Amino acid sequence: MPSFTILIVEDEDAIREMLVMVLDQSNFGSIEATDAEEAQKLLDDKVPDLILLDWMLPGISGVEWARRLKKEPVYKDIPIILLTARGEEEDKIRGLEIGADDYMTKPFSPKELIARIRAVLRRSGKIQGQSQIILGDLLLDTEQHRLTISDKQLEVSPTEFRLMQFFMTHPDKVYTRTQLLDQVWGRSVYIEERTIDVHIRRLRKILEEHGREDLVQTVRGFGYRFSLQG
Amino acid sequence: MPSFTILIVEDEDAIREMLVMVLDQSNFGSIEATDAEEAQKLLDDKVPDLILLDWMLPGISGVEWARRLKKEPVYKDIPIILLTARGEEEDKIRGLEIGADDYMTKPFSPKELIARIRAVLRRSGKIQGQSQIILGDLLLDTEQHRLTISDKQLEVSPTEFRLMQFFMTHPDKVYTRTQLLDQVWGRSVYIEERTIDVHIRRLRKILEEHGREDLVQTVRGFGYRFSLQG
DNA sequence: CTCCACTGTCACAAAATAGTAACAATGTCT
DNA sequence: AGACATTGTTACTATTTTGTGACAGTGGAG
Repeated sequence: MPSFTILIVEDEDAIREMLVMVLDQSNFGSIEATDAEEAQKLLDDKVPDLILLDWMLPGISGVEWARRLKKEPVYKDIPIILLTARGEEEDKIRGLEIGADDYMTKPFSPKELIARIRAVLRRSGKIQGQSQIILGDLLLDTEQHRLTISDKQLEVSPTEFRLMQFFMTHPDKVYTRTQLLDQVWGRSVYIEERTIDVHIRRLRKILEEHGREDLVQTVRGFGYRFSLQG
Repeated sequence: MPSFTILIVEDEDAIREMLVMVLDQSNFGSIEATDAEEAQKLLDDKVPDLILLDWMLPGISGVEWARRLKKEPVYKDIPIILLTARGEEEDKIRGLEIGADDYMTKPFSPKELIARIRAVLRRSGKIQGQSQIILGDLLLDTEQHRLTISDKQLEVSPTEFRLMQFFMTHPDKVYTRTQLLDQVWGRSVYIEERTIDVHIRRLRKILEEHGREDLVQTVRGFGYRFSLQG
């Protein structure tokens, strides 16, 4: 169900794994290559929606490969984000010159990375699809900011919407109240855990009014789970 | 439920955020500090289950702080994983000398990090392994917090779930009531041993309702055993 | 066979946890 | 400013979970 595929070209295992994980958590799919040759082969199979490209690569350098890509009509529209080590500032400029859409300096904050990926995808017009999360007959559209059950619209408050958004992107997994607060409200604010209960209750009420009883499930002693199957 | 709290002491924002995220995805809670002083304060509030400690810190160095901790009876048992930049090889040795339990070189693979954390936690106490434990047609999923027999869900209480979790990770072996109390309830609480019997009974009842009679076996004079073969 | 430690089962009370409604504070829109 | 929606908090209630004592059943040692 990850609707975007991102090609990671990075020779260092640790960083590549880290990237896969960060992407995965935001529901991006990924394919991996350790050098330009390998990456090139993967392109035959599937054209990714974005490329995360390490500047320093064994063999053909990242920038060199990017330059070639940008010349080929089939690939030239794939946005590229360059990954550079700290202190390679001048590379950024050259990188952007040859057509990279953004760059990130290692080590990077996961939030920032995701934000930049989203920004680049949006800029290149790819992101309309991603704004929709579909789960059974539930549809949550972040762009239109709408939540519908079989095309009937639900009236939810902002917080309920965010809660629903989190649930729908992380179904079938139990989250403690603390985790929900972190994820939906943000790490910085302090809010009573019991407040979650109240919001859950409000959400349930709305869902029930539309005939869905069992979507938000209580796991006593742990927290809550959102799942289509009871 | 053994949800763990990990104290991260790391001054670089990007790396700290990354750590928080990686931990979160594996259901570890985290508290954060940017230097030793701040970390020390956090200890007053809550003693974490493990500390991820950057070697290089502004003010008191990581190792220096670790050394002090290891001298204090209250804190000396908290396992510490040192984070070092590449090329600080000699630090590792010193770090392990002063009592760190493991070290990781930045940048690190999330899988490896989680694996090491698990390993250290396992070494220094108790922790359960993967999120899914499969035994015959039994499936226990800690992530979803679900227990199923051939896809039919069992309704178990938190304690029953933990008991089941322990049994399924330690099948075919007899455990005394004391051992079960230690493992499932925790070393600290004092509870009558006969209480186990009652919980066993409750568990058996639920299992029987789903047609499994012989899973939890009594070993007279010793304790209980969980096994698929009668 | 008889005794007795050991175990299974039940009922009850205490404790923990979650659901709910009401309220107050805050922000937003007209 | 006034009306309204939103949100967090609290107090109260309902429900579930848990520990314990009591008692009966069981099986093995002698």
